[in-house]
Amino acid sequence: MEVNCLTLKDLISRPPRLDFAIEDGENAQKENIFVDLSRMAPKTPIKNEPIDLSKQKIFTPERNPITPVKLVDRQQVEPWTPTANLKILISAASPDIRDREKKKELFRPIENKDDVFTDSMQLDAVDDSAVDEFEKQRPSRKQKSLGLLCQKFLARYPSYPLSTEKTTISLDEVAVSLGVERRRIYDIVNVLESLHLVSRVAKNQYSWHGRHSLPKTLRNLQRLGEKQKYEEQMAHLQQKELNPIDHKSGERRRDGCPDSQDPQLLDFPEPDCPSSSANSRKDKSLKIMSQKFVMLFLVSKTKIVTLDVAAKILIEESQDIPDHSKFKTKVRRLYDIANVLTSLMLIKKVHVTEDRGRKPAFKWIGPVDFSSTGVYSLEIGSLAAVSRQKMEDNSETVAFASQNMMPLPSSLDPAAPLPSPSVDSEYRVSPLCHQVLSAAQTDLKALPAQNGLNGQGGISLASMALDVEHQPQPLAAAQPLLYVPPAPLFMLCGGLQEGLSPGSGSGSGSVGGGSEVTAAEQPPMPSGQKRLSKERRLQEEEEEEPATKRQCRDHEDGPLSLVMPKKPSDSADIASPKTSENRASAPHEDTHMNGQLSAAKAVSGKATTNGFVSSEWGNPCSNTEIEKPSEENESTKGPSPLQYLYVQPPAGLNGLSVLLPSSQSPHAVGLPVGPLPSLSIQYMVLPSPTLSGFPVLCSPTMPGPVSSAPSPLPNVGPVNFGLPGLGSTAHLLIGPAAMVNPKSSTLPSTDPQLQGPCSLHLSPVMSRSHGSVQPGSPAYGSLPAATVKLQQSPVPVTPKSIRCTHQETFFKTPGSLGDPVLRRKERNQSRSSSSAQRRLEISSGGTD
DNA sequence: CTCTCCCGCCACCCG
DNA sequence: CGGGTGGCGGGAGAG
Repeated sequence: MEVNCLTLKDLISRPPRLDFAIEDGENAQKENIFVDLSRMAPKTPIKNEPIDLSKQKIFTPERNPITPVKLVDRQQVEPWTPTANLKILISAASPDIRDREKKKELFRPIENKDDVFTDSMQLDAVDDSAVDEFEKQRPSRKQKSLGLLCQKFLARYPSYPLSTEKTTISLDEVAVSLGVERRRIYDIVNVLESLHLVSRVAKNQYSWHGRHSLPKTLRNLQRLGEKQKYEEQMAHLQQKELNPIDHKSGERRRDGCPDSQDPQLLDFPEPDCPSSSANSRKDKSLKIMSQKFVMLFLVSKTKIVTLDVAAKILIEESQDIPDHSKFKTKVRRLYDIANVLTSLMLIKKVHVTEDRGRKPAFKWIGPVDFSSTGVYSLEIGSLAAVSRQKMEDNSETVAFASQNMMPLPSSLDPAAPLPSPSVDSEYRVSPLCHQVLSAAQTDLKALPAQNGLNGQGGISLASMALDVEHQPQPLAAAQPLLYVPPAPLFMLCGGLQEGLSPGSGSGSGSVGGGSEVTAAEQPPMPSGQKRLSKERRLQEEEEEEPATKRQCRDHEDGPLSLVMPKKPSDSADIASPKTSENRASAPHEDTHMNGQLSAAKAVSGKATTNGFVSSEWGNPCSNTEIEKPSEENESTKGPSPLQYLYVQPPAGLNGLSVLLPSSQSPHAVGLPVGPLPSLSIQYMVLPSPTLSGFPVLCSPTMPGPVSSAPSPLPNVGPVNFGLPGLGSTAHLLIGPAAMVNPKSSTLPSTDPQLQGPCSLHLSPVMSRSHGSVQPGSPAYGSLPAATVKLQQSPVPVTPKSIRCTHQETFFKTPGSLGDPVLRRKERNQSRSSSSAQRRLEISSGGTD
């Protein structure tokens, strides 16, 4: 006892530690670090103990007077290997992760910090209460969240391990290194196993397969989901909700499938997983639930699944008698699963707004198309969005979320004018919308997408971008989906249109998009938007905060952005794929922050000057890449005429908007539009904010098909893109004027793509991060310029080469982005090489 | 208050 | 039987 007392005193007296605790910020790192060391040393490795410091605390002091820390908390301290620690740190370092943790804090340059930071927090608990408080606060629940934990877990392994090398995962080891109980790891592993990302090898051992087979797995799940008629079930349930009247019908699940099926799921042939066999036990739940949950998304037209519907379906399947009591439990489990899926960037949180209120839901942002092919198509049409305008009441908004998350808004800058905050965030769907959507969807279905996912192109993009799937997922291209434009779009629209609808918005905005738009224009966003943003947690949990991060991510991803070659017509398909690849690649490259940063900076300089948005990206890109110098940014040059279509941003890109050159567009170019929405288009990705400045036009473009007519939206711009129209969907065009392209214009003809991309650049992140740019940078606001130009010439460029694998990871580092695209192309190669890419850092860690 | 979801008890099973 | 797994739900953090 005494000892303890003494200890405490000592502690108190000792400045150092206290300080730590106290300080957070920057120092924190050091401190943290410091702390850790100390802890570690003294302590023995704890095993897992994660958190209970309490006990230890006491002791600790005794032992170490000096360092009271307890480590315990640290997550685990895990002494075992220094490496482990590094890994952890690395993980933490990953942008994503960080973001979460800090979210708001800007980036911290150092990644480690975060971890440290966290740790420290925990640690402190140790000592003093004061400290404790301190710590406690921060770490908080979020730090312990399954999503974050999952990200850390994922950061340890490459998304796409080289050839099949298999990495074995020791649950104990992971638990230790992540500082959590093994129980938590089970939760993660079970979900991953359901998607075949890992398989159980032996007792405590799992083998890591990575995402290589994910498309296949998803395809299988989709198929199963179709068999089971989940779609119908969902529809019924939704209807019920809407119209209680019908209820009953809904319930019955599909006929065909027996419950048993579930098990099957697991079985899919999975390449990798051998182990499957093992499922011993029951494969109950979590795995199966996870698969079913994923299936719901895959079969859903909207790609949005509300938890209550999912829970109901699961309950029905598993039990004959729907037991209400189970509902709550199911929902809990779904959250667990959703956290993991979110970490995988397969889904993101959104809210569906119904008449009655919001409902928690998740939107699929993963690859839409699993087809091997890979072409991605953008679905521009999809944009259809709904009119968001007033969603208010009914809100039409629909909002499906865009798939991707966009990053946020503001990410770039906080200041950013537009906050785009809302952007990503959530989307709400109104019931009405649903209906509408449904209808639309239906139509859409017709579209070719194999997989069905119709998802929004954006999504696909996103996915691509992100990484995830390396595989090219082809988006469903043609399919137009409806989707709501991401906020950014709206923004654009808004800006352009401004007048248009924005107003509406509100909330509605359908959420996302709408709001954004609005936001852009109007500062005020609807609360909803805010929420939205918040909500999304996933990406990193926090969506917002991390905006920066996100951006980063985006960027990275962003790179992907886009540029697609457009091909004039339809080639889209073909082309598209490429494009997509390109994008993907881009991201990869960048990955690295450093580079990016520098680039960014450079860029920023340039860009910034203008303030355009472009700066962010654009510059970077330019710099980096390709670009040619010539250009100028802003002014784009020639291209002025260019028009761009706005596409919702891919998931990875937060905050970035994707523009397709309209040039291609029929009008402009006269391209033929292809009949579908094809996509092959080049596109640029811009920070959303940037867009806002531009005028928006709607055109049918791409989708060609329609020639001119397009859709709907025109004017409305932001607001609605009619669903209906969707198919063809209108596209928004951005007025050339506005746009600028920085370099792009310059770009040599080479690839348009490149150019495009270049222009796009996304680098923003970096810049921002640096501060150079900063958020808010004027640029955006400024004008229009930003845009890139992509020029598009008609040429389609194909990126052929591009392939990218992008893998990426989500976790990418922040920076990257910008250039990515361009570079990417060129550099892709390199990138590829570095598979690690994504996580660079991580890789290190991860690799292991 | 509601939404999330962490935490860990304790049952199930395998070896 | 012991220990790995993992269902399950209380209860609390966050908003």
